[in-house]
Parts: sequence; C-alpha cells; structure tokens
Amino acid sequence: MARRSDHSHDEIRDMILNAAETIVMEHGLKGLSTRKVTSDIGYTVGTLYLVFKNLDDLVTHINARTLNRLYLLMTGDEMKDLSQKEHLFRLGHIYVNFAYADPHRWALIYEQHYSKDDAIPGWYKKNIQNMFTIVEETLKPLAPTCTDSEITQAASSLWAGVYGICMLGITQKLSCSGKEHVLDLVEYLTNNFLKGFSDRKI
Amino acid sequence: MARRSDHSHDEIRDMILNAAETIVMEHGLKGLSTRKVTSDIGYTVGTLYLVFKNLDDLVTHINARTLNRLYLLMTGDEMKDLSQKEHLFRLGHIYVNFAYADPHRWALIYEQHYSKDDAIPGWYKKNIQNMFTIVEETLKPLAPTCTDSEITQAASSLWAGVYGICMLGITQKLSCSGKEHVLDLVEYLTNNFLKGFSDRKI
DNA sequence: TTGAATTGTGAACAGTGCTTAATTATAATA
DNA sequence: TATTATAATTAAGCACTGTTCACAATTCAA
Repeated sequence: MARRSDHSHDEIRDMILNAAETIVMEHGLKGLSTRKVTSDIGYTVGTLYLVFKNLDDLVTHINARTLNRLYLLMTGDEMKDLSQKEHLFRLGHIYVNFAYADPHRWALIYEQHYSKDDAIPGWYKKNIQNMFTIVEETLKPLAPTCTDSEITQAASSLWAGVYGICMLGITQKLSCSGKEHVLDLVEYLTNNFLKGFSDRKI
Repeated sequence: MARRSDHSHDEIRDMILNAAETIVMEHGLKGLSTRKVTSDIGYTVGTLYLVFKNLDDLVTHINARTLNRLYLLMTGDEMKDLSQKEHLFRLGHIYVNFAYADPHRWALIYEQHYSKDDAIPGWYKKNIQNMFTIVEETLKPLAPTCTDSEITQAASSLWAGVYGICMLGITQKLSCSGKEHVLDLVEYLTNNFLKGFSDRKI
C-alpha cells in the first residue's frame, strides 16, 4: 500500500488523470469509477477526494486535457502555408480524425451534463471557446467585410455542425458511419457552407 | 400493493413509460432508476423486468416515443402549402423548438450509447432514419438533378449539423445558448448550406 | 374445491459516489 | 534519540444503483 512519501500531491493528480483516461479510452464513461481509478494506481477511494472535488471534477480535468491536445493539433506546424480554404478543411479533417482515434475520450467532452447548481467552471469554458476561436480566425480572411458578430455566428454554426456529424457518426446514428464517410460529410457541409458564406451580399 | 387484476400487461407497459418519461423530463437520465419508476406506479422493481429487457430497453422505447412525436410534428398539417425552401427552414424551426421544449427528453435520444455487443435494434434505427428521410424529401425538389446518394449525403450533413447546433446550445457549449440564438444559428447554417447546395455544378 | 398457471414481490448480490473516524508514516521538536 | 505534532491514507459505512430469482399471492380451469 502506498504511503505518503511515495508520491507527491501533484504526482498522484497526474497518476489519477492518466489512469482515468486509460479507463475511459477502453471502456468509456460507464467504466469509470472512483474505486477502479484509485485501485489501478495502488491507492484507495479517499485519496481521489483529496485531489479532486468529486468524479465530475475529475472528468472536467480529463476533458480539459483532451481539449488541449486537440487545440495543439489544430494550431500545429502543419497548419502553416495553407490557403485559408484549405486551412478550414484541414481543421475539419483534424477534428474528425481526433474523434475517431479515441471515440470514448473525445465523446466524454460532450457526455458531461452539468446541473444548474454546479455550473461549468469558467477556466473550462475558455478551453471550449478556444476551439471556436481558431475557426473564427480561419473564417475571417474568407469574408473580410464581415462583422465580428457574424464571424462568431458563422464559426459557431459551422463548427457545431461538424461536431454534430462527428457525434452521430461515432454513435452510429447515420446511414453510414465509417470514418471516411464522416470525413466526406464534413467536407460536404463545409464546402456548401463556404459557398453561401463567401458569396453573401450585405 | 398492486395485484395482477389491476392492470394488464400493456397497461403496465404504458404506465412505466409514462412514469419514466416524467422522471426524465424533470430530472434527466440521472434521475431515472428502476425503483423510482416502479414505485411511482405502485409496483416493485421485478415488474419492470417482466415488461422490459432492462433499463436500456426502457430508454430505447422512451426514445422511440420521442422520435415518433417529433416525426408527427415534422409531417403535420402546418407543413403543407410551403415553398420547398420554407419547408426546410420550418423543419429546423420545429426541431429546435422540440428540443428546447423538453431538453432532457430530447437529449435522452443521444445519451444512449450502445455497446458493441448490445446493438441498436433494427426497428429503432428506422425511427431515426425516418427523420433524415423527411429532410431528404424536402431537399430533393431543390436540386432535381441530384442523385439519390448525393441527396442522402446532403440531408445527413445538414441535419447532423442542425443536431449539433441544438445539442451544443442546450448543453451550454456555445458562446450564446438561448433558444433564439440557436434558432438563428440553424437558420444561418441552413441558408449558407442551401446556397452551396442549389448552386452546385455537376 | 383443488391444482396449475400466472403475476408480483422483496431480499440478495455486486456494484456505485462520497464521507469520515481511525490509523499509520513522516517531520519537527525537545 | 525519544516524543510529539502533522499530514497522508485507509477502511468501514451510508444510501444508492441494475438485475436476478425463489417465493408468495392471486386467478383460472378442471
């Protein structure tokens, strides 16, 4: 049994996050339990509550990690030297591939439903917002006369759309749910959307 | 305690579905438990398992009801005498209003994640497909030269997009999540999509 | 009226999130 | 070095969860 000298507070925090992530990747949210996580790292339940407020809090931190990973991919070096249109299509491509690479971990972001009392932490909301901001920045050059609020609207609707296709694909609610088909759908949506978006008259 | 003469098998089935629906509407999936449902109708747990395979099966049947209700709205009388474009916008309008009228009951459709062993029942898959079919039928006249498979692709991507906007709106993951704003986003997506869809050259 | 068939129960099992009194190991002090 | 104080960790316990199944209650048929 682990004693306190074995690991620092921060080490335990990381160990819990890693173990929890592994469980989620293999068995989804359903497989995630406080006892399973802590026994996997050689501790007992109580320890988890010294580090995280509760299981929901742990999930929030897993999701923050996931969002950060996705953010890094969406802003990586391979995104340089692309036309703005190509840039947008690449973003969709990255998103779908990310989701299909680890469906459980990706879906966890959207499986967490906060009750009214226990609101979404502000710092976490920013993590979500960051993704939309990338899309906004990509859309801006495609319609230079657009107001900021219309850019926000465009990014919101397009990216929520990309999410929707991805989610219905992964949860088998589309007529055809393979990754390649979902990639096609995202490209198709983006393409049609862009035509309307670029050609608009103010 | 209820005795067998009190209610027929089918009556109990309906009572369970009604009670479960009420719980879901008020407290979401988290509030739904076999004991709560059955005690609400004056029975005990065991009875539920005489009527439904398990809790997942019950949820599937709640969702089937929800999808049927939505289907009726999307094919109702008020849908007649509309231009094809108006028809499509009206579908989006109905969908968003339906989701916001009972967020928990609507979200339940997408909260159910089937494991690989326990696949989605075929009859239930048809219920999902029906919704996409309505969209397909509405899109067809807007691009008469389209192949069936492209119509399917268009309906899938657009409607999954509408779903995505709705879900992120209801779960507070958009910069602005009010119903009116979500309605705007759906209209915006549909509008831009349609421009690309109608103007396409084959 | 008796026996068979059906209907419903509720205890039991193994699990869940979370709390907390008690215990143990370390660090600081005398 | 021995003792005390502090912090880390445990393990038991609470009120739940889904699911099963031997049993009891009720109805129907003979």
